[in-house]
Amino acid sequence: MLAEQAITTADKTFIALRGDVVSGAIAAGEKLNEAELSAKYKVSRAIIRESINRLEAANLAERRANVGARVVTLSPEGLIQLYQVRESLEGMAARLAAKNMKNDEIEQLRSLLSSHAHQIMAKESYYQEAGDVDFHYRVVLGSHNQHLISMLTNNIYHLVRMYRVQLGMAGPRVSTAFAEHQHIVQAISNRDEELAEMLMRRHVTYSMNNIKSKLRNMQ
Amino acid sequence: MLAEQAITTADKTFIALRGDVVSGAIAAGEKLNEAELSAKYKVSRAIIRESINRLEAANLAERRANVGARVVTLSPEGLIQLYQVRESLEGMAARLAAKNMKNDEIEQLRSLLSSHAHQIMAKESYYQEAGDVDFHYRVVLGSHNQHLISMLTNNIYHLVRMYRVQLGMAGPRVSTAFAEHQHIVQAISNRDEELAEMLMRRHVTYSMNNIKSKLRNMQ
DNA sequence: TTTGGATATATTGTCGACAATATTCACAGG
DNA sequence: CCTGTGAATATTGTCGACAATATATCCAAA
Repeated sequence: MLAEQAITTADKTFIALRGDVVSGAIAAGEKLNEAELSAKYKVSRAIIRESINRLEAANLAERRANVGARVVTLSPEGLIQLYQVRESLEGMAARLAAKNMKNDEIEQLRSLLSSHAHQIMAKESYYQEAGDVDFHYRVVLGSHNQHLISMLTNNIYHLVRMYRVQLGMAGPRVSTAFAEHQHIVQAISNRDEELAEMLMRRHVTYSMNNIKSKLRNMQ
Repeated sequence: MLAEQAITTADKTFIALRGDVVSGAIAAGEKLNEAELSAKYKVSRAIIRESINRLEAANLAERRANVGARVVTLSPEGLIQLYQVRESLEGMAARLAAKNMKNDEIEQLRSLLSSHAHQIMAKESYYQEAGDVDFHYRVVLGSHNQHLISMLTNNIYHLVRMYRVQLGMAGPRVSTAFAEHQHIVQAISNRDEELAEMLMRRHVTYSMNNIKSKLRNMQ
């Protein structure tokens, strides 16, 4: 995972606030009172305002003029729409990765997968979600497309994580997902753009269907 | 086109600043000095800072901590990457439009196209780019996917427009693009998601190739 | 002349106060 | 008891000032 280096206190505050939102420490739908947060994080209101603006840009909060901001409310419909965008963008990322990744990048991706294989066999299951994140992140970087990278890492992924954390579903369907990862890497390695995109899109779709069925079982 | 209703002065300032950046009144690569802009737009630096932050979120400016922000620099490579994202997102939008648009929405889209046909026959060529924007915008709205709509209208389209305006290429390849629009609407009307996505992706790709060839001819 | 460092300047980052708007509460009239 | 109106309160929007950082300038030493 990328180590975001926070330079200014505004950066640090934003990252802290985003963490609290994603983890649910600040609940979905909750009001973001500027004075309150200012006291909580021990920074001025200006910093809090900037952080809230960035939350809004990341689709994690919604602000109404002269009224205030709230953490976004999670819904099954929102999850579906999010995964539709993710399918589209990550599909393109896989296509571009097949086109643009250097051979040594692909080699690193392979070794990442094999280390995951060992972890799975050793039943170190707590590493699974991190592994999944790592894999997708590596492919997205492999696209060498700055817009794609920025959209996925700064927006989509945090929102995806907020859904997963708050709906209480960690690291699902490990073994099948792992096989899908292998097929994707194979397509990238073969420079088969068409197949890489198709496999990634299906992989994302399967993942969404898995979450949807879990949602149904919870009710 | 959506009438963005600016409530606060920060909103108005952001929209004005964004307009100046997209139109080239503030040149690509130019430094965004906060004090200067504060005087120019007659608002406090806080407002300017917020506007610059929003420009950055819209990928129209880049900020470095303690150094300042600059308007993004346009490059052929950047244009290509932008259109790759656009292809991906608008393709998905067309697919979802085929799935989700109401019958009366489709009817409105049809009548929009026929009015364009009349304008083209009447050689009202200055309406062409606006027409193209209208069409794409309508399809994106038809996806009924808030994330897609937000990403395209708040980010991608302004950047696309900046490229077009600053590279001096207005409303290209009208007649062929119009035929492509018709085919897309037909696919949406037939509820053929697969075809709608494919046609839109090709349409965007053709459009990019057209721009690229113009770029080559200019040098 | 060039280079290195210290000082001066310019620019961004952060803060607290005031203004404008929205919300809440009390009270009067029906 | 309900409803509407106006005052009181809370919250967001905007501003100018000060602090921290980066950049430019100048001078001295090689």
